Amino acid sequence: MSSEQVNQSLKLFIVLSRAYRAVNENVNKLIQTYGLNPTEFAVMELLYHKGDQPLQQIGGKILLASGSITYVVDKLEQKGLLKRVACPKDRRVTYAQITEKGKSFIEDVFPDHAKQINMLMSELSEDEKESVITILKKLGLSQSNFE
Amino acid sequence: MSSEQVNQSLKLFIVLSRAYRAVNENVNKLIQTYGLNPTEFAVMELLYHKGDQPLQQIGGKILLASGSITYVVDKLEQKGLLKRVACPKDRRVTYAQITEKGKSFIEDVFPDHAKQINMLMSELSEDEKESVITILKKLGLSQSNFE
DNA sequence: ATAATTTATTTAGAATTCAAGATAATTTAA
DNA sequence: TTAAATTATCTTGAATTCTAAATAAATTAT
Repeated sequence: MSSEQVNQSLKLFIVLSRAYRAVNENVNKLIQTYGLNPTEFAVMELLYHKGDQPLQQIGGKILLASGSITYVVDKLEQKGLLKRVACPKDRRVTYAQITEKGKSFIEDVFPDHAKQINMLMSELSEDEKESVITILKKLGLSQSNFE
Repeated sequence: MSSEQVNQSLKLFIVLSRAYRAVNENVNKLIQTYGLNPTEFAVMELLYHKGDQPLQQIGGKILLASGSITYVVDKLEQKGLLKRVACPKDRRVTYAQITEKGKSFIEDVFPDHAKQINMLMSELSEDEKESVITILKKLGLSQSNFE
C-alpha cells in the first residue's frame, strides 16, 4: 500500500465530507423554512414514501438512537403530523403512521423541495451525477464490511 | 428542467448522504478509540496540519458555531492538547495553538488513522477515487452560490 | 476625537442526540 | 409451564450543538 494511495483516500474523505456538509447545510436551511428540523423532516419523508413504520425501523433507516426516536416522534405527534398506532400482532411494537395533515404537508412542500435540491446539484452534468451515484453507492455499501 | 433530472439529483443527494454517513460512522468509531470525540479530533488535526488558528477561523473550517468553539477549545485546553494564545496585534483575537502533548498525540495516532481510512476506501479503484474527488470538489465549491 | 458599526469571543439557555437502564411483551429452551 | 434470553419502547441524565445576547476591541464615518 503506497503512501500516495493513502493520501488519495484521505483526500477523498475530506472532499466527501466537505461536499456533503456544504450541500446538507443548504438543504437544512430549506427544511427550516418548512417549520421542521432535519430529523423531523426525514421521518415525515420516510412515512410518506415508505408507509407506516415500526419506531424501531425508523432508527435504522435514518440513523438515530432509540431514545431519540421517542423524542422526535413525540414532537411530530404533538404537531399532528403523525400518530402512533399499536401493532395488533406484537404488543411490543408501535407503528408511526402519517396523518392526513402530515400527508398534505409533504404534498405541499415536496415538489419545490425536490426542485431546490436539483438546483443545488446544477453545477454537475448528468454524466457526472450518474458516475458519482454509481461510485458512491459502491462506497456506501462497502462500509458494512468494516463494522 | 425534466422531472427525470430532478429525480437524478434527489438520488445523488440520497447516495451522497448515505455514503458520507456510513464512512463517517466508521471513522468516528476509530476516533473514539483515541479518547476524543470527532469535533475535538478535527480541531487537533487542523492545528497540527495548518498551524495556529484564530478561534473564529476554526468555526469556518470545521463548520461549528462560535459558542461551540469555545466549548470544544475549553475541553482540549483542559486535556492539555492545546493552549490559547492572545494575538498581540488585535486584542479581540485568540489563537488556538497545539501543545507538545498535542503534537505527540497526533503523531502517535495519525499514521494508523490514515491507513484505516484508506482501508475504508478500499472498495474503490484509484481511477474511481480520482473521478469522485474531481466531481465532489466541484459540487462542494458550488454550494456557496446558494447561500 | 467621538459615535456608530463591525468583529471576535464568551455566556446563558434551549434543542437535539446519545448511552444506559427500566419496563413490558415475545420467544426460546429447559 | 416456567425461566432465561431477546426485542421494542420509553425514561433519565449527560454531552454536544445551536441561537441570541453580552462583552470587549477595532474600524469607519462624521
